[in-house]
Amino acid sequence: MRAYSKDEKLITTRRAHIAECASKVFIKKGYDAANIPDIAKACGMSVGSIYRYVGSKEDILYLVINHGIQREKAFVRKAFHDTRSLHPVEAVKSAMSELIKSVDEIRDIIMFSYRTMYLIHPSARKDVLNTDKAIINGFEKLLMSGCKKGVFEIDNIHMVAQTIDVISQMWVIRRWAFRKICTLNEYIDFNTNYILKLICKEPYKPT
Amino acid sequence: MRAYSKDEKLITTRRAHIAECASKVFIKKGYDAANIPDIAKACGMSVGSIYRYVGSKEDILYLVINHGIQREKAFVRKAFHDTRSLHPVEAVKSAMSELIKSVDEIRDIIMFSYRTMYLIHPSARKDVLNTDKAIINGFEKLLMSGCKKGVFEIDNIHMVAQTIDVISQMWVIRRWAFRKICTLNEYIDFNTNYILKLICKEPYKPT
Amino acid sequence: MRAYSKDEKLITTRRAHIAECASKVFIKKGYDAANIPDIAKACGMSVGSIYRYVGSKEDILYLVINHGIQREKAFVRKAFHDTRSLHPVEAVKSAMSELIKSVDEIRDIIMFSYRTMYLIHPSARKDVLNTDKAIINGFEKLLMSGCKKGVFEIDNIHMVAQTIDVISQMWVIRRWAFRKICTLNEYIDFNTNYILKLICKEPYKPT
Amino acid sequence: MRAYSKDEKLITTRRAHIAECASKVFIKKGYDAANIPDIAKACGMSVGSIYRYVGSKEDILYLVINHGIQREKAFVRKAFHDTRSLHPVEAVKSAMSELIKSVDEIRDIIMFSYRTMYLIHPSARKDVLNTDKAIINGFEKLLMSGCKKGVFEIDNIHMVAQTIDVISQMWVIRRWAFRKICTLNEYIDFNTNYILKLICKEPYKPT
DNA sequence: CATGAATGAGGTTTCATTCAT
DNA sequence: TATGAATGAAACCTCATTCAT
Repeated sequence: MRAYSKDEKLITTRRAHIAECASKVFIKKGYDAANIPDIAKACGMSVGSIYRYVGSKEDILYLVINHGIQREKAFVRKAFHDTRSLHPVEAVKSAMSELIKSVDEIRDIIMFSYRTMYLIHPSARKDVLNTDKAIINGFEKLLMSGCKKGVFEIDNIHMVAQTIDVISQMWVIRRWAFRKICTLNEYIDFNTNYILKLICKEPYKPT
Repeated sequence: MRAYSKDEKLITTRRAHIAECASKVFIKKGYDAANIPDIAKACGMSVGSIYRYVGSKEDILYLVINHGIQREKAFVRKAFHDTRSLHPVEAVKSAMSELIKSVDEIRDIIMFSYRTMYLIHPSARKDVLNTDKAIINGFEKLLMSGCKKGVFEIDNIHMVAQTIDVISQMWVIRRWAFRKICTLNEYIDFNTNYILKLICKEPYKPT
Repeated sequence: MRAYSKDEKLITTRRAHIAECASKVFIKKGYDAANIPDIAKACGMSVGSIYRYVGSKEDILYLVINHGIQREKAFVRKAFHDTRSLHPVEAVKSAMSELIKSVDEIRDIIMFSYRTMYLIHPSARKDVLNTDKAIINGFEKLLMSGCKKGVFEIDNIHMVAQTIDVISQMWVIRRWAFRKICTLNEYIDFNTNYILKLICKEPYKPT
Repeated sequence: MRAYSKDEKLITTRRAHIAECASKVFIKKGYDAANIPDIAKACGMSVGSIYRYVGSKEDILYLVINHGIQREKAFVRKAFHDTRSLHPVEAVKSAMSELIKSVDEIRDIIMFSYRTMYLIHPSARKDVLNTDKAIINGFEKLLMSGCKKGVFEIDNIHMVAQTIDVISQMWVIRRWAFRKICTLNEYIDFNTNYILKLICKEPYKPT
């Protein structure tokens, strides 16, 4: 990504600012309908200034999508952070719950990324697509740990992890449909039980 | 949707043709990047001719999305058509298998519709969003029938039906990820078993 | 003016029809905003048929303007027709009154012609501009006759005739302003007296 | 009228420039036949620049017509400015003479405005139509003053004022015809005397 | 002779990007 | 470093005219 400025620190600061503000414009108007003057205004910068820190409109898109990814990753880290000391069932429950609540918070930017991802250059796109890996990895570890402890019994751990990830994505993508039939918490409960029923050796009874 | 021609039959034919050909252009380039001359060329028509049958570029988008919907609906009808005489478990298996194979065939237009839907006028959008209803309805009937026959035991039939729909959509949306870990048939098997495990009163053993 | 048809009589009939119907469209929408399909519809003909009797859109404009001229000329002939036996003062009064009432009837097409005249080819335009000559000539004769009879005394007969013509045109062009301050008949009275006061040797007293 | 620039002064300057230059193009080609690249070239600007100061082609038309109005208003103020100290007859003579000479100078833009006025939005059109009010008002004051001083005797002052206005408009609208029979000065003399003969109590004899 | 579908040049307008200040 | 006016390519759309049926 080209920048005319030489002050690396300033570049980083400004790019973060642009990502933050441009997100709102993109989410509201869509990538193509949003124009640079609009974005500049939202950033409180001039058009010319934007272009000192960014080489093109597509670069801004990349910043925005990455900004979303970073937020999501932070949520994911948090979701898995406190699960180590828990019973495997509780760990899965907690992680799924945290995760789905998190993606619900940033659902707008996630939706936007889904729609718009295909516009950015394939090499950059890879970063976006790999975001879920952290989630899937996290669950794989939880699941494996649960298997070792004899709580879970799973043929294809990776597939189950993928499915959990998919469940969280789906809340975002199909929110308009699910909202008609259940609340966020009901969605979480239903799907958590769903997964647990699938992987638990025997029904779990919390003490 | 405005048309300058008065020959209703011709309008229908040409619009179908435009939908067919414009689909390819939109899928390849995206809605905004595709321009009218490109579309005209793909249709083997002149720009002016396009506008005899269509009032705007957005109208073409509407035609394309609707064309996809119609194809999907045809597949859905076919998927449920031969399930009536089957054992509930076989019926669910067959319908899920047919459905996922179908959406795989038209995954490009489905993906495009997901991305681009938000651009069309809300009143038209409703048609798109309601497409899944047919699928969900179909499975609800299968599931209910299975419950009545004492084969299935389900708390929330609608939620399960939604989940099956989600599973089929997911193959499309995350195909790039699933392909790395399984084939289409493996995906179908995994998820079919997954659902059956969830809803069957007792393990099914085909005779 | 080119025509593909060879049947001279049909050409004349159709052109008259086109002039009649296209007038309404032009008056309502203006020349540029009116399009050929609209005109064809108003004529109850197909686009192709129009072009058998007319070489271009400009030709239609010419027909329309000429149509207006012919109507005006007929009115003018009528206005002067019954003035021969009258006293010069009555003759001028009658002719002015008839004339202004006439142009009021066809004010829309006159306004349109004024606006649009400049679009037609100069050679054709001449016909339009010369229309007033008949009016001016008519009044010149009346005025001269009045002078000979010792009723009028006029330095510049042509100028007075022009002025009378102008007065009639002005009712059309500035109708929106005059309507606020007087009726058509008051306008006629005011201006007739105005002219008579200017040209009469001594105040006229009808017997 | 939309503008993208925020520098109010620049907007004013540029719009004046556009009005000035676009006038020439519109007068020469007519509103519809003139295209934006032509206008831009005449302004020494790029097409994009034009649209920083103007929202549409119709806006340019509005600027051009308004530009003409302003010039006319300036002339009108000047025409009445030095008449206060004059004898009523001289005042009317002077004002009429100045006015007709003025409209002769800007006859092209006046003609264009008359033709094209109907294209602009009615609310904006009102401004154009009200321009004559200043002229009519000016003459009404002169005439009333002359009546009070016992020099004029007039039944309907407003109508006479309208007629004087009409006389000045006529030189513009029918210049092509009048030029064949008289010079501008002869036209002024003829019509001035004409009006004076109509309104003076007794023939005026300058000392 | 009548039709109206097809054509494609040309219209207005937008907007990412540059660069003089 | 910051600004925002200027650029002009390229977008969508219209419509006078033609010509196969």
